[in-house]
Amino acid sequence: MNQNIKVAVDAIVFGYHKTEGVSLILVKRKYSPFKGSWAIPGGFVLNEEDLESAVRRELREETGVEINFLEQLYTFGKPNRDPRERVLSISYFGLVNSQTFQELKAATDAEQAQWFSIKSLPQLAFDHQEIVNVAITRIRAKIKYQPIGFELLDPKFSFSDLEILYSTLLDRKIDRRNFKKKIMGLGFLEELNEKAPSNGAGRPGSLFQFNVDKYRRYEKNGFHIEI
Amino acid sequence: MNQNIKVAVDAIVFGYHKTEGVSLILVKRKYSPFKGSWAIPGGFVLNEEDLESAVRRELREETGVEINFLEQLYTFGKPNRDPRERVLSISYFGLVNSQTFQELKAATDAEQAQWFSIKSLPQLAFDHQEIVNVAITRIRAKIKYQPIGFELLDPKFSFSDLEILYSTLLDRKIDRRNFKKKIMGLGFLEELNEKAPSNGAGRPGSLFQFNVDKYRRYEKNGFHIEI
DNA sequence: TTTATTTGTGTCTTTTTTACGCAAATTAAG
DNA sequence: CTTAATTTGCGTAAAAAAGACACAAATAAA
Repeated sequence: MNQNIKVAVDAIVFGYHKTEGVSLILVKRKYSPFKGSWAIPGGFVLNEEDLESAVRRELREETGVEINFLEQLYTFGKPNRDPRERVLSISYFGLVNSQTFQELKAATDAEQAQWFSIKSLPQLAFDHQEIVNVAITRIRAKIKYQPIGFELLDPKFSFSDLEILYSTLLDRKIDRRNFKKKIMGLGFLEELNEKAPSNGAGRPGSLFQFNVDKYRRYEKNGFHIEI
Repeated sequence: MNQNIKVAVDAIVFGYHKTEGVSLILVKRKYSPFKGSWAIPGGFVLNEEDLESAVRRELREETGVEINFLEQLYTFGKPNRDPRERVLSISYFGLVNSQTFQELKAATDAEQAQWFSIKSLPQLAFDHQEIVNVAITRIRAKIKYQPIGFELLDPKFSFSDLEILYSTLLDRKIDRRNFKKKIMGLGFLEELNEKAPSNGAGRPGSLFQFNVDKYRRYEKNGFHIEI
């Protein structure tokens, strides 16, 4: 057999910040084709390397990011998606928490890797816009039935943070009172005896964190939040 | 670069029959390794071939099946999943309707390709048991939020057929009256002026079919049946 | 001190889900 | 031919979940 197909992995990594909304990380291509264009980070899989390890390695190399949540998204395999030769892309979907997001925002060389709000993405190389679209569809769907929201926030967060995240991702208003009733009813969120640091006017709110055990149970069994 | 990874596609194709439950198609391996073992159908992707085309071609060649519903399932890529060399498997998830299922059951050479009830599968080659597990998880989850049930049934079916399918897949009793209320409430099912052929005692029931337009709309937007 | 802003409850209404009983149409059995 | 068993078909009441909505409390800014 004379098969000649190369195998690459790509990652769409989402980060979140209250005021900036949902962002994803892109890298500037150093070589042709699409030299100078923005692209999602990724690269070729090594011969003895696990796919997920390959993703983590590429992310480390190209962006310096370490991911807490990573899952396979979709495999893109159209014969001509790369103009040079046939390259298969096994794309992954990752999330980093707000803290990591901010640190990296400062640390990464802005010439090479940069966060972009999903509301204002640049032109992307290859078929990466299509991959990004699939990823955005996935994150919007997923937030309704898996507690991934917590992967995007800091370990401790105010209830408003969570509310704004949902409202941003779902792109509509949420009734704060009903939302809180529903989330608290799920039982994996704990109120702490700490107040969130003030940001401007308003009554200071409590900080929350999730109960890891109960959270994992939900993560496994799945649930359904119809906000 | 000296990457040496082969790319294959595999398909888990489900069929259904009222009395036999959910089955999937397996093929007997003709060559080493795992010669004589049962495996899910599939094979290497041709250089200029689209992934989905490759799946359809392999299914045609190995089993004679033409699929109506086909979607990507997951990509399996552990370096040693094939003992000879590294082979990536992009696995697909397919459904055939009851009619096709029965025809093929009769037609296919039982020496080469055969339907097996998911309740009594033989030992499988490679990591195919793992792939099958993922597929079964998928079909069980999917039936709750996509009208794939109809892909598995004949174009015209009795309401009991649908009920038994759900009850089989979800592996629990369903209240017939509430189930009917919910499904009919979705609005994509039409009652015909025909009676289902009698099978034993009992009042004869109407035949149903789905309204393709409304069905497609649901398929796109998604829904949620919490049976 | 007053105003604007944000957090934090509670209750009533509407909708959805669940539980459940009985009549109608047929086949099988006697 | 009559009776019993089986399956379909429909409706209603209770319980649970979702949705709408108003106002008090704690802070910063004016």
